[in-house]
Amino acid sequence: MDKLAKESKLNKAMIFYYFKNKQGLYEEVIIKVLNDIYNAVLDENKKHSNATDKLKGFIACFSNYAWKHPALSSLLLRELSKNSDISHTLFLNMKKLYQLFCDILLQGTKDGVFINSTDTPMPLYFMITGTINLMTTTKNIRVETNKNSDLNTNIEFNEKSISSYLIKQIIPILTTKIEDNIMVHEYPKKLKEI
Amino acid sequence: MDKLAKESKLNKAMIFYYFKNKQGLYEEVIIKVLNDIYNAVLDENKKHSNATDKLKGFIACFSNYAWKHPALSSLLLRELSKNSDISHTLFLNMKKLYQLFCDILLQGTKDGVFINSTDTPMPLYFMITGTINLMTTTKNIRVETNKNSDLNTNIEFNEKSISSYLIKQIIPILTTKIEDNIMVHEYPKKLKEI
Amino acid sequence: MDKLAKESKLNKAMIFYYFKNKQGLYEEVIIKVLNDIYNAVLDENKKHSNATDKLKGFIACFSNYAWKHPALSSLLLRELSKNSDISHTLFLNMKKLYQLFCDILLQGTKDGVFINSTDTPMPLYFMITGTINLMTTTKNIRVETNKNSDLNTNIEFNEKSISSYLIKQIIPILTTKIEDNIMVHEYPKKLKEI
Amino acid sequence: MDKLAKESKLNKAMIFYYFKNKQGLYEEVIIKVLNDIYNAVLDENKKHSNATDKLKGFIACFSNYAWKHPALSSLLLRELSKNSDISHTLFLNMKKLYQLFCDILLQGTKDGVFINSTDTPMPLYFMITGTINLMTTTKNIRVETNKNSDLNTNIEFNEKSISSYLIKQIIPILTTKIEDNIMVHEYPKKLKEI
DNA sequence: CATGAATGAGAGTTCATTCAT
DNA sequence: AATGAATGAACTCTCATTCAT
Repeated sequence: MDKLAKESKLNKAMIFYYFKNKQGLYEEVIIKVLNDIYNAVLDENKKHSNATDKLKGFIACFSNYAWKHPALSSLLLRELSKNSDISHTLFLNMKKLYQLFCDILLQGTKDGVFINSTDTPMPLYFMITGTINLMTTTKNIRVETNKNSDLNTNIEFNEKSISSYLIKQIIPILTTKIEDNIMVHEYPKKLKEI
Repeated sequence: MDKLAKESKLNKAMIFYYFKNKQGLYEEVIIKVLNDIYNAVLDENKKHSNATDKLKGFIACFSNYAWKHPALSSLLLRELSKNSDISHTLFLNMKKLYQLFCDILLQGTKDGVFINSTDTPMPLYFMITGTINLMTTTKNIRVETNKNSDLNTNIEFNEKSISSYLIKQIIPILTTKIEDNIMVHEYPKKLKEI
Repeated sequence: MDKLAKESKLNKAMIFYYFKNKQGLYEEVIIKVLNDIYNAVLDENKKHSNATDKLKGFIACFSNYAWKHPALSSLLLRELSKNSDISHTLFLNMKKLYQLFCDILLQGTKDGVFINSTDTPMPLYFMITGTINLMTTTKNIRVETNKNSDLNTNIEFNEKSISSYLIKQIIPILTTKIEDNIMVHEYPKKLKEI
Repeated sequence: MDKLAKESKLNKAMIFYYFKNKQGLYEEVIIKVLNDIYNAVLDENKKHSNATDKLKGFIACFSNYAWKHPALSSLLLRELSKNSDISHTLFLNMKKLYQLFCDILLQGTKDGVFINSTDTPMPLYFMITGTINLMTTTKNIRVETNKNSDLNTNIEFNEKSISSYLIKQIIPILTTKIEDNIMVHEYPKKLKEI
């Protein structure tokens, strides 16, 4: 709060006057930021009529926004990784975005374009947003790691490659008829007991 | 540290006697936990010879471990979401696990089973582990959210459903020949300027 | 810092609010105290025109100040006896006082009153200030020692006797023509090897 | 104590076993060190019969020892600058050395060689030992100060120059008949009230 | 004698928050 | 609305000392 006051050239007490406490300030920031991204995604959404384009827009838009505001990705991951009260508030504010995502899936199903996975929106949502957020926040670390080892950490990725990568992977999941003979792996009993 | 000392019924100074730093303690915990999961995954890996089974094993094993130790998921996400030094240490320790993942992909390519996406291991890795971690840490929040709204947050998911879901989505990505006519979405210029 | 806060009836955090560091507080105190003594000596200095009187004034003034603020003598000796950074800061602040001392010697040489030792100001400075500081800080110990033995620790000395003693010894050093046939003592070889 | 144990490759508890506590260890070190210097000075003393040579030997010997063991000078100054119990112990151990110094003065008076100042042994003792100790401990600082300013801090001084300087200044004080018309400086009333 | 483990008391410092004006 | 001063509770860490073996 001291830093914040100094940087904003406001008196520290004033911040408390406006936001009651640190948590309050934090939540307002989260709400503001989530609202921004929601509006960006919503704007994009309105430009399209069919579900596939809407989904592509969602991914591109989210990726774009995250890459421009890496602090957001960081914040989202951090908050989702706690079990405290604040993350609940966050989750409620995330609802709108998630709702929008669900609606796209629903439309796709209704239109007959999406034939798979529409009853599992949550993991799909996390596959998309999680990957974007993680690729974004680890940008520096991945570069660093790449220097010191011969591991491919895909340092060439930027907001465009991320979104195009995800679009390429996610759309088929929803649209392609896949045979169900892909056996789910059963891990051995021993492991289960651990 | 006070709490930790009280809970372990040790004198606070004792923790510093063993671990020198709070950071030191933290890092030792991370290394231990990452080693555990690495060994579990490695054991599973040895049981299979073909890449597809190895990958299935990887996913199942990771999911299983994460679900049993939700604190690990939380820790991984939190650390990856910072840019500080500690996350670098973590990343170095994560390398072994990521290396193993890359090796599976490599084998799959050599064997001709994986025909796609093996040059982008990083986002694929995050798609898998990110989804598992996020589904794990948000367990409680998802239940809570589900109570207060009619959103489907897939509260029925457990470690098995997570892994089977991912296996069903990821394997095709690697093995199915997809047409490249899926157009990547181009977001409008206006957005770019933000 | 706890004691200091209690004595000043301030909250401990308040001291850090004003001085940021323990070191910072310490240095401010040193600077303040050195400034005080410097100003006292400077005022006295301005009252005289010839070097001898200026030097007498210097000695009298320093002795007077030290005796009234024995903590200063203590602090000066303690700081000069370390090799750390803080003593460097102190030394830089002492410079002004030492400079003034050097200027007096210089003037004396120019005027032809001081005919000796003006090229060795440092040991002369320490002979004066060191003796004053040591006589001041050992006041109590000397009295105590005197009680328990028949050693003469000159317990009758006060600020006046110290300064008059020093004046009586130092001025001749600078002004009297001494024969150089006083042989410097050569300690035996054995000792050298230790 | 931790460092000490590590450096001496002894167990920390053993140091407490031998020396009871930190203070005890400290005092033993002081006593040992003071004994060493006392013996060195005493040995030198025995080699001479007349007071002047004895005094020269005292100065040369002390200076030599201090310059070789700068930690001693540091310790002596630090201890003399406190008012606590330990410095009293130190002072008692310093007594032997001071006693020896007083004896030299006494002999000089008896023999008719020292005609001044033998009734003020304490400030004379401090003039000698204080200057040696201060020149010794400030060696590094003086060099440093000399670099950054054009003040003459006599960085060329070593143990020999210190002792020869002191011998040249102190012997005349004791042996030369000086006229008492050197007026002691009277500082103005104003200052007294501060 | 010797050791590793343990401890209590305190040190310096930070930080969200509130008070007085 | 705005500010500088003030506070309490916590935090990380140190250090002389002792205990059990």
